[in-house]
Amino acid sequence: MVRGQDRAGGSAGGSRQAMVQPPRRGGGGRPTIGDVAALAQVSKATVSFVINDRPGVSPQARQRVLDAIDQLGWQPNAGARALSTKRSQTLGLVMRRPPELLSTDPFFPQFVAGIETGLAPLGYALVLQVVPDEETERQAYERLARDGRVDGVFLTDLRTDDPRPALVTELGIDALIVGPPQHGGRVPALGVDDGSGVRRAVSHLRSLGHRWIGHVCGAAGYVHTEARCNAWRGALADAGLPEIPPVPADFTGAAGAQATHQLLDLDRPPTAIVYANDLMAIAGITAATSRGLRVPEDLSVVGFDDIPLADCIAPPLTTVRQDVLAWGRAAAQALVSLTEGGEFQAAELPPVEFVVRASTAPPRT
Amino acid sequence: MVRGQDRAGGSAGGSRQAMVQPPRRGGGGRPTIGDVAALAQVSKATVSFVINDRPGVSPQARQRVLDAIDQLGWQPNAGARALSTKRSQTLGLVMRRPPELLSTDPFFPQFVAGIETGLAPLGYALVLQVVPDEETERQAYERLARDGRVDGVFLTDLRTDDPRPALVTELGIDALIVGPPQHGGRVPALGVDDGSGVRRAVSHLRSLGHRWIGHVCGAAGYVHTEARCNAWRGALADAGLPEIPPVPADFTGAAGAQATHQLLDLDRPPTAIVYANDLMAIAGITAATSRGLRVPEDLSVVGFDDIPLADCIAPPLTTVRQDVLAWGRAAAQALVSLTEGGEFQAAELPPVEFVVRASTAPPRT
DNA sequence: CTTAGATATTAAACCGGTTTGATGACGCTC
DNA sequence: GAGCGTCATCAAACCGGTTTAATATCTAAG
Repeated sequence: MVRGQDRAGGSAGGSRQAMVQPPRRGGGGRPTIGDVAALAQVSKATVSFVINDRPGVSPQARQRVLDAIDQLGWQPNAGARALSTKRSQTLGLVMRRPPELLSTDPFFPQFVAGIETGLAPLGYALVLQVVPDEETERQAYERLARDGRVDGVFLTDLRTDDPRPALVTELGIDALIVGPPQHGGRVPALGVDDGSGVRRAVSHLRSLGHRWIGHVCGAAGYVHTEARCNAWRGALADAGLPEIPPVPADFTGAAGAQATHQLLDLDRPPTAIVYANDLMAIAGITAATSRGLRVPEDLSVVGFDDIPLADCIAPPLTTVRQDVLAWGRAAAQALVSLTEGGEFQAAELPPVEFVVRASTAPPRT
Repeated sequence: MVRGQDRAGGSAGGSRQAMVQPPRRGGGGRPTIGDVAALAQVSKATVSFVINDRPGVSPQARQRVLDAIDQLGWQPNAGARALSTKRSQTLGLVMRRPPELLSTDPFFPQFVAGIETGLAPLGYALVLQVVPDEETERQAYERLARDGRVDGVFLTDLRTDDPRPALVTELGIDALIVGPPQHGGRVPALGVDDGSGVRRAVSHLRSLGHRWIGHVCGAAGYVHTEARCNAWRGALADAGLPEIPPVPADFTGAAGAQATHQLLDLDRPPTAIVYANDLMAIAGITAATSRGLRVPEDLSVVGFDDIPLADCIAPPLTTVRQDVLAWGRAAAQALVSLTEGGEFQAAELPPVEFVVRASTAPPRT
């Protein structure tokens, strides 16, 4: 080799146009930057400059490189690039959830789709892990952080006393909490206020004339469960309405039905119930109906999520809708800018929508 | 440096025990294999041998290496490893679906969870992409294949005349079709026969006495939609029952309701309807009820999927359940063994279950 | 005709692993 | 004590990119 490590073909004095055949590498391997460089009669560095939009490349050289890339169908190897730049252009999402509960959840798929729509234009990828318990969860984050597979992680379904904010801080990994900011937390957070939906629900019911409103909570230990429950309490208090003790449940239909019966068994049963999600609300409607009550005449019901089924049942469900897709997109953009620039500014999220359908009505007089 | 590129600390003649402090690298960077080697007083190669379980390392050296790894909390960098081995230990899943339809689907989250449970023990990761249309879908596969990010991909929601089997073959990337084998296809496939659930449904209805059974199809163009529709036709034919033209729909509640009305508007409406998914079935029940019919007395309804809501509504839905989690796990294992060994043998999947609830009953005489 | 300055270009080092071929130490046999 | 095989160990090359520092070329100014 006379000149340069990088030249793979063509004699040192040969003309540019001399090489016609793409110098495809021996085996079935994909082309490398070296192949592109050889075909374009430039060095690897020049190719690198071209694809990274760095100055100092003549228009002619640039064009030859682009042609070569095109001809070979080359694309930089993600691993090699990550090795050099120390950035994997990948974010991580760890879902901790008993697998059988996953299909219940309208949030997960939409949120993932939202993340994707935010990530794709930026050239980022998403690695996903689903883990069953807290121990595996910890290991998952540690592995992702230490083997350099991701530049940052999302923290979803935050629990009260969640160990993960401390964990990611300790691991020195960029992270974004998907949910309302934690007071005192050092980890940035992006999320709509769950409470506003619940307040809208209570205010809607009150304006219909309800004064005795119950609440069926989500699974204990989650920040958003508490947020919804507290918002309900606060809304009642603000409206000067009396409080029935909220009934604990866990987002499943069975728990929703049971909690409903519990409320309806009270000496003075509520005329309206606000559920922490649609699934429990629908199960609640079924439970109430089975006792001979009619919804909404005898009992008004409000859900949360606006799942696709919400308007396919009788009566169609009044509920709270969040733009989860937009949330995911914003979260993706926020986490990327966090890992890249270091700066985080909370994006504006579309507010929750309150969807009035037919499961709410004025109470019987 | 007297001996060896790899030694980072300790004089050449120093005793093994001389070094107490971990030779942590300057900045905040994570430890590398070189740091481990230095701490354990061995070469990088020896460390590599230890973590890859290769022979030729003395018990003493192995122990020192393990101690050093432990002390530094080291973990091999995924990108670097991928660069050397040309294997990323990562699989790809591309979902092409209009984002707003995603939350409808009980399959996706469960399947992903299943993949994870199969992948995690093998040390593999999953990268996920959600794309809106065919063009982006193609680009997604091309990118994943060419930048070496994944060792193989799953192909889900196969369409009739799907371009992807040809695409992955052309790209030379390992792939697994999630679904029944395609006749004539070169791409291996793993999936339960959608038809068997539908046949179970028809046979159940026939044994109840139904002889006039309708079908509401899923979204056109999908292999599994056709499979369910054809299975329904076949089951009717086998049972010697007359066929009502199947009604096209698209898996959404609105379409399910409309299709139901269409069937009930017939001169001779069916006494039972088999739906391609639960969402349409539930919308169908609501539609029938709104016409004054009672389910199951006047109309029997069978769904498909067994979503969590299926037994929270009135009447609880008779439906077909697949063990999607097990399917995902098996698919993960199959694709890994495909990319590693090259050999593929179809694993046994648990058969579909037919869940009889209260939405089916003998027809009115 | 120099010379300085700007611009295009590249060789080589580097990222953090894996893998190979060479070397040295050791125990064994004859 | 020479010869040989085994085993542990390591230096160096390599994977495919990025980045730096040096060099080559061209232009404009003095």
